[in-house]
Amino acid sequence: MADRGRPRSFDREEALGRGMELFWLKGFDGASIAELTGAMGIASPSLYAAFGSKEGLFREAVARYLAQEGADIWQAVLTAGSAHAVIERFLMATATAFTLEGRPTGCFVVLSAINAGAASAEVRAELHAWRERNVTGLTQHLARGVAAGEIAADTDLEQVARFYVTVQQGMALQARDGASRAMLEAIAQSALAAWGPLTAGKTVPAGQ
Amino acid sequence: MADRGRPRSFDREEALGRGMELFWLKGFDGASIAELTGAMGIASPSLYAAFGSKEGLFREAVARYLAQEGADIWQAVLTAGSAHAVIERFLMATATAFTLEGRPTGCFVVLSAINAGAASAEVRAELHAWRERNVTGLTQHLARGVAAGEIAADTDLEQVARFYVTVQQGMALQARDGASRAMLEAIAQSALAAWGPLTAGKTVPAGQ
DNA sequence: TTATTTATGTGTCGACCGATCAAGAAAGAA
DNA sequence: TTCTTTCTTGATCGGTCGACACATAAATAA
Repeated sequence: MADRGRPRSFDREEALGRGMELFWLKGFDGASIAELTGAMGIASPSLYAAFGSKEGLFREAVARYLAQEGADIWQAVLTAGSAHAVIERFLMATATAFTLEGRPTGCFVVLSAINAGAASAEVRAELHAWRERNVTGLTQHLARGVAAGEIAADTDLEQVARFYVTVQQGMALQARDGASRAMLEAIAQSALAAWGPLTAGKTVPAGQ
Repeated sequence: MADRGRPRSFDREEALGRGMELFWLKGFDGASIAELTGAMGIASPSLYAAFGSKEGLFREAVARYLAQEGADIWQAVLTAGSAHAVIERFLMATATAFTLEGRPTGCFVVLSAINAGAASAEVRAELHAWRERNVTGLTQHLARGVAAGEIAADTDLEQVARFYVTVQQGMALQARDGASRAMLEAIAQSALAAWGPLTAGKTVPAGQ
């Protein structure tokens, strides 16, 4: 990495942050180069010199999002003292992260490249993998709850994890539709009401 | 409506169906006029003569979707014999509708115009209203469950309804991510596990 | 037939898309 | 200073976007 030549006149990290927020708000296709350069305060050749392409910028935006908002959620999960608390913190931290002031609502990973054809197949596969990682991540935490006798041994952990990730994804859409943090927390509490039946064992969770 | 002049050479309803499926699959922005006319088997002037504009076609596609797939779900709900069955049929019919063979997965109303800037503000507001109507619709059905003594009187019905609609919207994303009907049904069953605690009254649903 | 009306196929409009080129500016290396 | 390297600015590339003009074809009305 040469340190010769004219130095960059803008803060790369800050520009990336602005770009991430625009992708977050409008999605990959919805954010045009003209809008991105406007939000980032640079001209397009500078964007291409620094990030290679629109897709390159988007990839870095994904990484940035995961390192920031994503880390907040999993950090909250890590300090949970029980399997139930893992799910509770996962959903509560989600409610907070999806309604931060001054940031787009909902989840970048869920909302920014939904429709086929948006972004490249590679990028969409990458985002898909990150969504699935939420399921595997929660499943691993739940496994410790089984070892601790907190969850019945015959519980389908991945199924439970997938249910709560599905609720989280629904919360992303609710947030994008204007739901407040309090509304998301109420949804989270409703989902947590299923915890007992879901983890109590053989007597199949039946509701009524 | 004049019946003079050269008659239309294509089936308007069938063309609308093809257009609806493309919007469903790729979203409003993602489906270009070129792709639409290709899928519909007509040239662009015919599209504009028959539907006015891309947005006009999209509006009719929304109506068509609601009248078809949407009606299937609410038809299933109408024949439910209890409030619990209302939610169960709502989610089970959703699992079926979101994974029909030969059709796009997930929900047109949820997936086709997510990001800001896609479609016009009017169309997005209209879709938003349809999503909210799911909440009010379920709430009304739940009210009968209270009258029947099936649901505790102090239950926040709209909250319960919103929770299950959130699950449904999460299922739309799971379906778009490749979830099978069986997987969606399992998610639905997990959500139904919350029914007892959610409707049992004062003793707040707490999970653990 | 002739006139009128409507739909179709071909071609194309201005606007915007993502991406670059070329020329000048600002740094270190010699 | 001069050379080399890198970034910035302004202009612009070919392609695609949604939408439409125009001429022609196919129907009814007179």
